[in-house]
Amino acid sequence: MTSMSSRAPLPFDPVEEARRHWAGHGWADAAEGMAAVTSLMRAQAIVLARVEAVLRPLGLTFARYEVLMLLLFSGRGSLPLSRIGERLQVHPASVTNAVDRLEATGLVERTPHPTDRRTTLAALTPAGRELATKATEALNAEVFARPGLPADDVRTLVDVLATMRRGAGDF
Amino acid sequence: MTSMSSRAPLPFDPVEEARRHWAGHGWADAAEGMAAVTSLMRAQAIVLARVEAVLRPLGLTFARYEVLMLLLFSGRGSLPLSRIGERLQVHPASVTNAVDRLEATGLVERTPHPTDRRTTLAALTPAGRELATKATEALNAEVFARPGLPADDVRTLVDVLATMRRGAGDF
DNA sequence: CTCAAATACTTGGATACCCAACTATTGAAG
DNA sequence: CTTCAATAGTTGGGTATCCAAGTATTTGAG
Repeated sequence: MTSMSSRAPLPFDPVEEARRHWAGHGWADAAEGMAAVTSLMRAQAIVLARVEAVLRPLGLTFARYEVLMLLLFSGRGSLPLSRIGERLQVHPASVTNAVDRLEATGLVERTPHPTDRRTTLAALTPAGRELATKATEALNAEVFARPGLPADDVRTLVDVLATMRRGAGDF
Repeated sequence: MTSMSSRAPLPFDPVEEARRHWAGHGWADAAEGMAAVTSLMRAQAIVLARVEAVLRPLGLTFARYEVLMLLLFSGRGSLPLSRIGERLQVHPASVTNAVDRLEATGLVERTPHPTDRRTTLAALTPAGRELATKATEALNAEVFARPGLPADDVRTLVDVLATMRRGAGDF
């Protein structure tokens, strides 16, 4: 899932380094895309590590935090597992797993769908609602409010990634 | 590790949606950072899925592909496991795991370090070298050459992410 | 020189995620 | 209506990643 303890910085940008190698191997036309993909992976790992470090003391992982927030923002605090998977872009089996654990710690409850007996709803418990709020306040203070980038760059990043996601059929 | 089969697009941008909720809960000051983090996670998942889909038929995962490429670009095609972990930003245990599997499929060999007996080197085999090249050509053609973004945006993305990574101590 | 601290790697335990396969329901075609 | 395809969830199997702890070796302090 995450983290990385906190290694020492490299003396050079590994993405730049890889780009040079790509060019040297006659792959120059793909070098820029490779750089984008590699940057994305590394940046995601770094951010995920920061997020998980904040959530760990609260007994949460990012995956479970996302489920909690989705429920918190849903009208009645409950959703079919299938909707959760769609929204979070994860496999149904991953939802089963996350809800299992949230249920085991009393943050969520499974309840039957009123009309469709195939469907199971995940419903926030009061403890789940409270923890979701507390976790968000911690994340806001320690990560989201300090993205490690100037505000302009943050907006640019969000916009470019939105373009990419739209093109990939995320929404 | 990855993928997602290929769900139907959502009828709205979930990141935008979350931003509205953040504002509505009095967390407006952290909304932009939240959007950046969430976008990054989703975009990474999408790209990783594309990459893994290309590598799967070759019997590789992205983690192992990265190890192979690192070795390919190193002078003699061999590196201490510790260097691999530093470069790829992963825990030593993850390197052990990846090298175990690469070794089991004959793509890499463990050899003792000539002077430091604590250290183990991972060395590319001819098969490993060949597969690394073939996998790169597949990735170049199917992913890196079509990042799903205009060239300008790709460059912007790489630059912004480099700024973020530098600030986070990636290099 | 000796011994404690640092470094390198592995192992065991845990979480997350995917896929394939399977059960249960619902829905739609005939 | 009956039947078969589609939908919802779960289970079992596999990979990746992390952390904590343990072994081996090297390095540095005194």
